[in-house]
Amino acid sequence: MATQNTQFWLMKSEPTSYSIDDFKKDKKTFWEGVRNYQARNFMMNNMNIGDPILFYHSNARPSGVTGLGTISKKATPDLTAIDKKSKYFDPKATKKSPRWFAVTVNFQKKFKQILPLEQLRKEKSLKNMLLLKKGQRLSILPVTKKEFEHILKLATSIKS
DNA sequence: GCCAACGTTGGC
DNA sequence: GCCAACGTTGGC
Repeated sequence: MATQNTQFWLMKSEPTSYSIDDFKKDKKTFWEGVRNYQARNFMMNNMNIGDPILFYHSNARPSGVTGLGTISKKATPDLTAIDKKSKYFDPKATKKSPRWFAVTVNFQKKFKQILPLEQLRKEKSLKNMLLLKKGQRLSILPVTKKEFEHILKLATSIKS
């Protein structure tokens, strides 16, 4: 995946484990628990402070974009990987070689209404969006500036 | 709950 | 390094 200049992102979270309301309440969150190398590499190598993110609810009713955040801290070791009591424990991770890393994300905004996946699929200008690609399961995805701006426009045009 | 589409693991 | 088996993701 070409990621050289990517500056916009979409980050998925299942609302039953961490929702936009949790995010709003916490004001910022350490994006722990990612156990996929592609997603980890985005966080380690490509995410920079200030990058905007779309907060996305997956496995939800409905699934969709629910708000915005920004990267506030570059990736640091995800210590849940070496915590035996954590559900994210990974026996192959060690203190010296933590294996998993995560960024910190600041809360910015909760949309008045979720922007459902179904609506995103209807948008012609989003038809190439990675999120909408068949079989795409990555929990962290780069988003183009155009896609990001289009989604913002859709979200703000929803009447409350 | 189903299941397609992935990613990871481990035997060889 | 191959690849079958298994586990996970995530929409529906």
